[in-house]
Amino acid sequence: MLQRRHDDLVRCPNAIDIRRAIRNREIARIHHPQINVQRLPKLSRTPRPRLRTSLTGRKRPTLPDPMHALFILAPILVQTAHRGLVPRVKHRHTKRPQKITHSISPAQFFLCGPRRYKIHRSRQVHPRPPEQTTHALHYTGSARAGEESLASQPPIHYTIQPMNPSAEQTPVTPRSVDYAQWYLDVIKRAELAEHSPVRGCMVIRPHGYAIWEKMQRELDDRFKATGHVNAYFPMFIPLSFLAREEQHAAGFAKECAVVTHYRLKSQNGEVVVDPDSKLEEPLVVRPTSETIIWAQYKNWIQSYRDLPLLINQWANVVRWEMRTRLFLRTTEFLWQEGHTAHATAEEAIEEARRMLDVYADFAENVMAVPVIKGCKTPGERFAGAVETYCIEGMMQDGKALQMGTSHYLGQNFAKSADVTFLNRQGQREYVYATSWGVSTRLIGALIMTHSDDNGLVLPPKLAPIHVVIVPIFKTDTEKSRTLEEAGRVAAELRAQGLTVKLDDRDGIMPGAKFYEWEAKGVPLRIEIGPKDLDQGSLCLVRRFLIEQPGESAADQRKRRKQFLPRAEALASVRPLLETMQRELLERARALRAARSRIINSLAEFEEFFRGDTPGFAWVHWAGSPEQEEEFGKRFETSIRCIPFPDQIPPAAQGPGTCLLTGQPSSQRVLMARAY
RNA sequence: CGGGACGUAGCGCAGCUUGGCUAGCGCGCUUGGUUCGGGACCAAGAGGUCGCGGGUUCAAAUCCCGCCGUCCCGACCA
Repeated sequence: MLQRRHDDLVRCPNAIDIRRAIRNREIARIHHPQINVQRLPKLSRTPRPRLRTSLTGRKRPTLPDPMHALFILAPILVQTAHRGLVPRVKHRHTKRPQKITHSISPAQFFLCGPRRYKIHRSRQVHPRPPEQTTHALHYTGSARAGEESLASQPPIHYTIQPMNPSAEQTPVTPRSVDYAQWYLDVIKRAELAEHSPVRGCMVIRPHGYAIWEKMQRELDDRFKATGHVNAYFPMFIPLSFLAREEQHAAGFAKECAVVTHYRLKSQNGEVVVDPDSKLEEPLVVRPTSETIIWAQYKNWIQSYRDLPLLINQWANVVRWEMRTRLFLRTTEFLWQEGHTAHATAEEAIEEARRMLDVYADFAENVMAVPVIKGCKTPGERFAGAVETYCIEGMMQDGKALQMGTSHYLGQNFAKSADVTFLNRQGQREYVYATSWGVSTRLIGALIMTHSDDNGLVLPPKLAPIHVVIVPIFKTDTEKSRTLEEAGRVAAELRAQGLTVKLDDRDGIMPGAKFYEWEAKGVPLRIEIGPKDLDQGSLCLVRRFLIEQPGESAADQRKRRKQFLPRAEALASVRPLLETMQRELLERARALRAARSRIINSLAEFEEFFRGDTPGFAWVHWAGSPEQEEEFGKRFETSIRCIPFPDQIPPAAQGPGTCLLTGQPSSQRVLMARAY
């Protein structure tokens, strides 16, 4: 038996799967309660003679390193385990396989169950300082006591890494460990986007873009339904245009990309900017399009009969941000910007409010993200706006995210672009304006509101794929039968207007497919295997459930899965999707409620935001803008909005006194940390 | 722009302190076989200007200098 083991090991000279290598000795079953501990000493003795001969015999130089490692470590493993030092160890979830930041004993890595590790001999002779061992654990062979043959040997260090990290290749860091990293991991695993070679810019991958397309469709339909039409304006804005509206220009001055030349040339084999091609007037890459659009509106508007002018454009814009995060804040992003012109202030304000309602409706009914509508404080107002309205959502970590804004611009842009009209009374008057926009940031909101430690969770209304079908089979005949049935099921679901993906890829285990589609947020999975063919059933698995307290991950997995008679299963897909859409909103509402507090004192405020579960604070505020800024810096919070009265929870209604100054305040505002 | 870290195969990383074997490992990829109801295994392969430039040396991924780039933490902002 030992010989066989030896041969096994030699055949894979570069890495050893310890569990496999010693599986037959039952060491791997140590963590099972029924293991007979009495057998362990015997087992632990077995490798020793081998070790000695290996080290002293002439075969030693050719002995594969990992094998060497195994035979040195095996006794330690067994002994440690035998002494009961580490009876049962669960693998702690780490970000990357190599980055095991906590100390792990040989017995730990050996016993950690489904994951395997390789031992890799390091050329390194000296131990590293502890802080440098974060990516790998080095273990000294000489640590083994009482082995004379090793005493004269120089210490040998081993790098211990998880083996077969296919399971961990792109793991999702749990939210509880590092929320920011979790967010990035979800994006990566779901293949939504990635960093591009250009700093601060992202590549939106097909799956991420498909979500954006769904959002576009929903929003565009709503814009059309409220009388808007689409148009397109150029990406380049002459510098002088931007400068026309003073506040606006000042607001964006620090984050503009500027085009100054229009030609390149070859110079000494290098491509360089041709200095002779300098533009007379630099062009600003639009950070937003008010100025260039209003320059055009001047030609389009003469009379009240031309109003209202209701135009939207889908475009990209560039804002040169210092720090960026995928989807939430990137240098270039995709968005939609509506720009409307009206004859009266009332009408324009009504338009701005109407579009905010459209956004809120979209957020809640399509994205399943509850939002609070309100006004921005003057300090947070859009540069050049008279009033900025916004919708604010709460992410799972309790931080607020501005998900859309709508501005009443008054006559500011009409004045700067000199856009006037003759009203019914024949008087010349400046036009009243609005603008409003939402961006790919919404995808960030979607991720941070619903997703979990398994990856993306999508509301069915925005899922590019509603149902994924995974066929399961052993033999060729089973394969053709299941695929045939899967094709039929797919066709029937498509006939219901659903988007269905049949994952018939070869050579990938069904389990791997399950994980992949879960990470991508597909709401429903149908498994079709031989059992189903025989019984006329289908296995329906939903992406998420409302968590029940005390429920384990395994229990939840079980509860997500149901075998149903074929017809019943097919009929239940649509209702199930609708249920899930509803439950996502409910769950998000419940989280927001749990993380919202009515706060009346400074001490309470401080305690709320110092604690583990900060969120939305409903407070009375009557401070000055300077106090607002200082207060915000002190607690890293900001006034997210001055909510519309109907947005304030009943218990928080009514006047009170400012928690900082004690001045009277007519209503509460929403304070939170924000993205 | 200030502080910190990093740059080695498509991805994740070892190797560098103390220069020298043919630059390795895992994943992924290719081919063949066995598998398949929660991340399969075996075998054989393909894949690298070690960020760029210069210097020291018989010899540089490793030491020195310069540059470029990326990420993180601040100031700024949606």
